[in-house]
Amino acid sequence: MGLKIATWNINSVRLRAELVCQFLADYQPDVLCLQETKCANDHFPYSIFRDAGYGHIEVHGQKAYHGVATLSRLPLKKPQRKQFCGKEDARHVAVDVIDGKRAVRVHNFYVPAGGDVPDPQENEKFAHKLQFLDELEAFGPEAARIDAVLVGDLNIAPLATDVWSHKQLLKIVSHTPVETEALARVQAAGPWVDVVRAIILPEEKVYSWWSYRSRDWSASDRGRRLDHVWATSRLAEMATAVEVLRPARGWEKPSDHVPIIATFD
DNA sequence: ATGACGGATCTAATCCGA
Repeated sequence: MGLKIATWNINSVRLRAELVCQFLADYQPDVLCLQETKCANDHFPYSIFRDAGYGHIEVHGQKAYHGVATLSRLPLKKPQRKQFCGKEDARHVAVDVIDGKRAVRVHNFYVPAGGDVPDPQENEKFAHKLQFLDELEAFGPEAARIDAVLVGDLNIAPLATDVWSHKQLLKIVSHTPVETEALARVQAAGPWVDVVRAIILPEEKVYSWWSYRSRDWSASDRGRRLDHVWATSRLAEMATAVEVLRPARGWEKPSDHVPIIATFD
């Protein structure tokens, strides 16, 4: 059967471990890539996920900030934790997912948010984000030599239809031309196919994140598509379904991001 | 258009997210 891969910025894995289990039970992905786990490796709630049937786990965490983890009900091999920008800030973990006879490399990323001011001279965090994207561009061709999926919170909404107002967000970090152009270079370098947009027409608005700071996130609907599923072309051609789980933003004590699930048959 | 929020941390006020 198909391979189901999900990605979700969970905004604290310890706080929402039960919510993750509910998601796993209801949607049955084979692999779930989490970002912003916000906990050190020795505090990761391994046993909760093992008990839920996801016994193959690779984490790359640190205390309080960032952190990624990949959970799987299929065996995992060749874990890799790559450092970017010379920092040990836990923004990447990769694994081989062993699905019968085939192996699929899954890269799980949490790209820096970039702060408020979209100017690398004025804002160190924005400079870090751009440098991270440059290093990701350089890493892509190596990662994409084999069948691979690249998922995660890339913190950039590339298309006009990936934000609630293209015009009003052009100077807002996550949708500035310098970022969307850098992301396009990363994508071209792999090359990677944007699996979500291969299934959902680019004309259609799609968001995966809504700020906590609105009274009514659904009514105002000021979202952005910051979370992504990319794949190498051979795999992307096998993608049969994509679900961006908008209702998850309305779950009790939600993350500000929703899961995205892609199925490869 | 920042923000009326929310999470983590040396539990109180501060940093961070995007």
